[in-house]
Amino acid sequence: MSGALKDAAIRVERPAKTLRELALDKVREAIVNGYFRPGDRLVERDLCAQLGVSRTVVREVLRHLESEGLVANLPNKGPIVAQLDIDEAKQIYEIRGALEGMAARLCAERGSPEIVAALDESLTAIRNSYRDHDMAGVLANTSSFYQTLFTMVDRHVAWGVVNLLTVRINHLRSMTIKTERRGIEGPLQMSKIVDAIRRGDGEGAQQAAMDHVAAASAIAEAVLSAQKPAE
Amino acid sequence: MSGALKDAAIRVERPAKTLRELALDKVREAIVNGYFRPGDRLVERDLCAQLGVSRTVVREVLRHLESEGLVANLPNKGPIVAQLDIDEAKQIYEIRGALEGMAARLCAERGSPEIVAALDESLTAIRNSYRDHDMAGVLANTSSFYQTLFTMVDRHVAWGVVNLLTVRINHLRSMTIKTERRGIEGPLQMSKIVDAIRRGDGEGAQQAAMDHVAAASAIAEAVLSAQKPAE
DNA sequence: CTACAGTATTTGGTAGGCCATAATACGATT
DNA sequence: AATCGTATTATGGCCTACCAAATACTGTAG
Repeated sequence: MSGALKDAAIRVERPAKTLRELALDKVREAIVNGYFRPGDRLVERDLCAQLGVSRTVVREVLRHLESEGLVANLPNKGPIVAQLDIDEAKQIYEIRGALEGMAARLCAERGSPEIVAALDESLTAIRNSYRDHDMAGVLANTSSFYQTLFTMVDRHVAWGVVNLLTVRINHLRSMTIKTERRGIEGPLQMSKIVDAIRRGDGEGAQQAAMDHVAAASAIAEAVLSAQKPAE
Repeated sequence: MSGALKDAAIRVERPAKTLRELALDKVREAIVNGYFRPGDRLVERDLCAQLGVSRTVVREVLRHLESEGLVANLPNKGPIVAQLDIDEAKQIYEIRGALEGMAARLCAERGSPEIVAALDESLTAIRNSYRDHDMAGVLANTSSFYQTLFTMVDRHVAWGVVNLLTVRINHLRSMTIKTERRGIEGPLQMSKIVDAIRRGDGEGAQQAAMDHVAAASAIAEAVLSAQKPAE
């Protein structure tokens, strides 16, 4: 191995995941996909049994999820799955709009063909997933669309923030994309972003990105307010 | 008590701070104000001794700070105080610009005199703190300026994000405000934000807010790049 | 002077226990 | 019967002690 060779290239992608991280992912997953419902109590000792780990680990996981905003801690009562109220969801969409708009503008101003190519690729993947009614695929590919938007201009911190906020509205996302017409309009709006980037129109790209999340926000609001009185 | 009466009004405000939260604040404080320096190892058992608490608590605190981005965890080596590289700092300033710009625009569009009054109050407090060379006061009042900017238009989530990011650059903040001329220019830029809000100019308010953090970012970059080679 | 073996340090994780508090059930008193 | 006080239970917060595995350190033999 000649010294200058980056060994990262061949590094064996060992799991190396600590037990804590495994447990964290499991619980977050369980919350996001609805196995634990908002308001459910998360009893430490029960989780220990269900996860097969010790209380130490469970507690650390709960703290972590608490700081992610996925669980809330009632004093003297313990942790529950955080409930997402409609106003908070709107705020999250608004923040995403601001940050994704910023990223889109930066991509447009950069004017690199690779960015456009990568975005186009994600976009067709999204269209294909819609065509196959593969909703998990839609979510994953949409996520990677935005990931390229941020990481192609080296905005990892902003991407982290968006990701952090997104988990909190994840079940909303899975409802909005199932909405009628979203399968056509969603990709259409995203292609407007790509078009603006392609022609180097920063302002237009920002606006298109903000429009897209605004639309998602509107759908989410409709879904949530239709759901709330039902319970 | 007639039913509609909000009982929150008379609720006895007991501290109820758990030991964990106290420890969390202490350690965060220690990192932010430089008692622990970037790159320092945070040995669990040492912290136990220094804080006078058990490993359980220390570990939860470390996990929490990890998710705040204040400590980094090297696998099998343990936690260290996160080092802030210059690029990350710039990204954080950029995000703040986007969010504070958004909040400023919303304030301007709201057009409520109370907002202007509250901001003016913070602004004179900042000026007074500068006059008295009370740098801690400058920081606190600047923070409350932005807090009103966000909370007056009910953007608590965005305020939370800004706060989260801000702790990571806190020692930078304390250096930038000490910079020559910052005592005049800082408040001047902030008064431009308030002026734009006063006359209902959303676009101008957004731009002024972004200009302000851009200036802070430039100073921070200068400070950081002057500091890095010195070490 | 180097290579290697052994030792100390430290994290990751487990087990179990103690105490304080909140809620619930239950029994006694008026 | 309604109310009050008490015992029980469930649970979180916190602690100690322990073990295994990885890493860093150290001293010795060749």
